[in-house]
Amino acid sequence: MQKKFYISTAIAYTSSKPHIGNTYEIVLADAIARYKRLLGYDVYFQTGTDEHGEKIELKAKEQSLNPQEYVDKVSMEVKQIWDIMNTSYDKFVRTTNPHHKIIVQKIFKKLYDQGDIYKGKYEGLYCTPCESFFTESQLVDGKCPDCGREVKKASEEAYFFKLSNYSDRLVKYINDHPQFIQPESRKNEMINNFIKPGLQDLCVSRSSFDWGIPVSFDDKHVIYVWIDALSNYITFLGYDPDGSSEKFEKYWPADIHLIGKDILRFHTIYWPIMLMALDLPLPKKIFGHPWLLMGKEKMSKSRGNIAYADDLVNKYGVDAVRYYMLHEIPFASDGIFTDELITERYNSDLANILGNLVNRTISMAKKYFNGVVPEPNTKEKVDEELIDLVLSARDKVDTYMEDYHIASAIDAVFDIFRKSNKYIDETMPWNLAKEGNIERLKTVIYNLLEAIRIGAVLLSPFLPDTSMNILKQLNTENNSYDSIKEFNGLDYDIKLNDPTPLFVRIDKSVN
RNA sequence: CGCGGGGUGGAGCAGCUGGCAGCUCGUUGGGCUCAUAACCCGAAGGUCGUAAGUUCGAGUCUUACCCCCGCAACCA
Repeated sequence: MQKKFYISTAIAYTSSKPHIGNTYEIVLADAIARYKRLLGYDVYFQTGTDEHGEKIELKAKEQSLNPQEYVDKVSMEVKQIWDIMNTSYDKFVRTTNPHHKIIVQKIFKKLYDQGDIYKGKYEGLYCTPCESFFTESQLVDGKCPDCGREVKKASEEAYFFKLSNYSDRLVKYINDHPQFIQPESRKNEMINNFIKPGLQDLCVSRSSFDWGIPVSFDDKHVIYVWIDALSNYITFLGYDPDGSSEKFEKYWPADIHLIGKDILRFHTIYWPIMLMALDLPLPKKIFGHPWLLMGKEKMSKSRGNIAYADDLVNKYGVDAVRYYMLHEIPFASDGIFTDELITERYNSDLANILGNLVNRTISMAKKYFNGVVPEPNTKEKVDEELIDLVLSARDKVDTYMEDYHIASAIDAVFDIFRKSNKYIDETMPWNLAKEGNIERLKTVIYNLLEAIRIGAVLLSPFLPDTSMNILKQLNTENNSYDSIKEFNGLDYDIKLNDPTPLFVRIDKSVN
């Protein structure tokens, strides 16, 4: 049977249009999903939007919209950006979906009925004018962080989730599955900061605002957004406390939840505990990716340093933006985005090494063989070196992708292109042509074309458009993973299409 | 002493269990002319945060200190 692979991103919070930091996540997930499909997995890739909560209620009011209208608008913007980035999600979910709401209510009820959720009193520091509670640590000089006025102790009725019931099991699970939380340094943060000191019961309802899923048996309260949001991973798959769908049985547990490092706590503590309480298996991996910074700073509205994916795509093209995100952001620490850096990568990697290689190779094939793929029939040491490197790339990519080291995987693919450029200089096809050494020339050109084809196949998860474009220029549809096991996948005698530049160099001075 | 990550040539990074300091970009000299002034070869450039210690030998281990960053629970 075909092996399944369930990957999700966090669902984007619909408080405003997503910037490139948010967009980074869907691109990462897309690269992984496409890669797994290339390998032959039955992939299910879910993403979407998280649409409840007080912040959204307020945002909507600012724009004189009702919350539903507001989230309809933002959710659409999110989806458009995901599409602009050419991401191959299988399902785009929204937490305002009626069926999702019903299941979340059922989940809440089930947890309440079995005693994991209980009714209690939330005690905190309350700012009356702002109508909100704050914790000790949120206060500024002991006063309300929003308006600066005095806060007073207050309490209100609320529902709590007894997390402590499950903390031992959670710690055991985390220790027994060293790969569960990635990167590993984050694991220590969670254990040391939260679990070890003892988990406090989580307040899982709100009564100070309305924009949320009501508690089915007590409609003064709406369900805490995280309970609502996290559930998306199972509700849209067909989970139901009264009997789940086949699809759910097939794909759950998730193989990886890809999320931002800022929400690791919710995914490594609250979510696993919810699943334990529902008696469901836990996801295999929670991957907290780093952030994309603008220059040295965190992107934020107040700093006015936000970049949006659609603007960048207009300027550089989808694959250039994807390449930058996938290749330049370190595995575990924040990455930097600037126009200078993306221009540099665009020119040196995409235009020079890759684009120019494809262009010069096809040009030679055209010039010497009228664009027909020649049959190779000699073999020298330089050829073997090239072929060995090209064929070993597949395993290298596999190894890196196994650990989600996407940048290194891309490097392994680019090694093919670097080596091919070198091979051209080593073999000097123009000399072979001059000398009339046609047999040798045929071999050299074939080897280059096949190296490029294999590189293009391996590139497809990362730069899908570019990969297709290259294969189209080679006039081949042989792009399967199996076809790159051996160095003979490009048929002889097919006629190449005319070379067109894949990436036109960007003039730095124009920027 | 709350917990954790990091400080390596101009820039961004590799360097796991200690053994001649690497990669990409940039700079510079040369080669080539098939190609998108692209490609290939060579060179310059680092007391590997500071100080001390362990060792035949330390970015790589130990200790102290300095600096940067993340997390520290009911906003997502």
